[in-house]
Amino acid sequence: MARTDEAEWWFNAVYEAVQQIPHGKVTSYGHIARLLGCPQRPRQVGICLKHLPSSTEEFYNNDNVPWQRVINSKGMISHRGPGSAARQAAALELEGITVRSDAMNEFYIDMAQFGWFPDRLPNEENEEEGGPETPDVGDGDRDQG
DNA sequence: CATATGACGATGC
DNA sequence: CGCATCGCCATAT
Repeated sequence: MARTDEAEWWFNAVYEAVQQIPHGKVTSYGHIARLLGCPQRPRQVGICLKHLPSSTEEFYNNDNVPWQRVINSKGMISHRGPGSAARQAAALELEGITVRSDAMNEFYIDMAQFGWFPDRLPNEENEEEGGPETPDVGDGDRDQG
């Protein structure tokens, strides 16, 4: 309800962006939000995925939207309940993504290796934009622990 | 309508 | 580097 046009655009944009994540790759909520032009709304990205319909009748659903490829910036798999994290981790392993498990039952993913950082979405290139101001991405050392 | 919460992220200390 | 806090806003009660 109350899905205003703006919210509708946001939901679709998030689902659409997530679909752009290549197989065997992952990205963060914040990055999705940033790509959509709303770097201050990483939570809304999660909200969209949280409300991602499981019904294949919907255009965007749990089956065609690789929500599992979206994790937090810390490279950890967020979970809203016990077991859900394992489900996402298992789904990622099926794509060849190495998931490390911690003694705390937390799941970590090497963002430096599987991180997906495109300058922009191929769909947004005609929506708006003037020029990417983040020329330096990846390349070289990012976080050498 | 108001209050509390959350699949996050950046900042301050 | 870890903890606390703010920002954001859709959902739930």
